[in-house]
Amino acid sequence: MVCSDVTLDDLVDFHAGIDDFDYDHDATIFGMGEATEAVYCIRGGAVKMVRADPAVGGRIVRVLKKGDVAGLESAFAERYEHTAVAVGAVRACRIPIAYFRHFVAKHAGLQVRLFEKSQAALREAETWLAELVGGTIPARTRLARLLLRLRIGDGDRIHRFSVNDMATIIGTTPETVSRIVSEFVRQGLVVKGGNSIVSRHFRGDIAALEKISQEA
Amino acid sequence: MVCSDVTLDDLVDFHAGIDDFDYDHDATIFGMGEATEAVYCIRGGAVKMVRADPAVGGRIVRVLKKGDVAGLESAFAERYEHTAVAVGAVRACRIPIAYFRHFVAKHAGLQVRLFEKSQAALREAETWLAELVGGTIPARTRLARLLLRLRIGDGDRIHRFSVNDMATIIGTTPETVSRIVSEFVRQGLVVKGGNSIVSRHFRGDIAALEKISQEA
DNA sequence: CGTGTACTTGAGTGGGCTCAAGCAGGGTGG
DNA sequence: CCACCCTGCTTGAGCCCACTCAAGTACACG
Repeated sequence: MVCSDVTLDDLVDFHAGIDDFDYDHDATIFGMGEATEAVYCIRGGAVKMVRADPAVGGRIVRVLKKGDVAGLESAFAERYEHTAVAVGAVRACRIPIAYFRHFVAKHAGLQVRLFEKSQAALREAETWLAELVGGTIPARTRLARLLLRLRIGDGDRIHRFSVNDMATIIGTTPETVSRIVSEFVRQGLVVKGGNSIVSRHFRGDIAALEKISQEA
Repeated sequence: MVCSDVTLDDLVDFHAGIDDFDYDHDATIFGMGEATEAVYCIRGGAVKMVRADPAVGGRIVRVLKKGDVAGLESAFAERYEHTAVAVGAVRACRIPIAYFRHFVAKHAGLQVRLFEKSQAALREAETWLAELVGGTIPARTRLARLLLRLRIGDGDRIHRFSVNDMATIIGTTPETVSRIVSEFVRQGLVVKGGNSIVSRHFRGDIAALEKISQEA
């Protein structure tokens, strides 16, 4: 095996199944300000990354889905930059930080991969800025865009976050989100599924949502 | 010189004065989608990083000031991710991408620095998300926060962006920004200075602005 | 001095926030 | 197994901030 060809996936795959953990809805995977102990590869479910804000009690700045890595931001820092919270049932594999750092130090090529991962996160954050958050764009449009981003894989299933979470993401109030979701349901654009706290999700009319997401 | 101790600054310093360029107000330093040719270290002035959006004609997702590096995002990519535009007079030193990549490849320690720079940019973007952009937060508060972020060094001078630019940053309209700025001026919180297109700036009452920035 | 762009200011409207009840449904304890 | 309760969601009424549309103004540059 050529060192420079080792990828992040190799590291993760090596650990898969060995160190898998399950998290319930609303479980804290790690907390902002705590000592960095591990990075986590999300194998299923959704995780919200929260930055504590004096006001309101925390704003969601990113959402991680299957295949994303949580805690990378803090891989070379002393403490976590965010709080990571499970939304619905989550399965993640845990890679101790010492092991991770050792592995990265050994394989020079990995560092570039890391840089690219970081860039991807940056791009995602900027997309949120440009498309999801407030401004002149109407709330219905923003909510449609959010739902599209919460899609599970390539099907019509969509992670169903709480009304509160969706509100803090698109920068509005829970009431407004509730009203718009109701409207979407009335129009048959989305259907609520899996009410059992684990596996809450929508089934959405992707094409219709995409149309709304392009309005004004 | 120990290789692992080489910093980004060393690379920049080596080039300082040799490859310095001046840009006028509104000059495009590089455009989104163009082939990556160089990275730029900002030595003075302010640069807005724009992501073209089908709607409205581009949203500003980050602002670079003295000491920041433009184009790092695309250092290992084919094409630039943003358009970089000078706001007021800008001086920047240009480091050809081939040279930059060569330099990074030679000095392993630099890669970690790069990763950290990328993380810093990510943190900045997330701060914008949490503090600057729309949501329930009143426009006056957001504008006060923006002005504080546009501070030049540690004094009371503040980069004066166009009313339009400030509007797209905090996610509001030019009219609203104009009204709030007028109000600030009436209250003596800020004073307009340097109307000569180059070196436009405010003088601001930092303490007062900080107080407003913490409201609601 | 003319011209154009950017900014300012006004009036009116509407989207979304606030405040305040009611409702549903699922988890828990009896 | 059922009833309770508690949290999260829904829905309504009223109001206000900020958006829209539309002139008017100031200033920088040619």
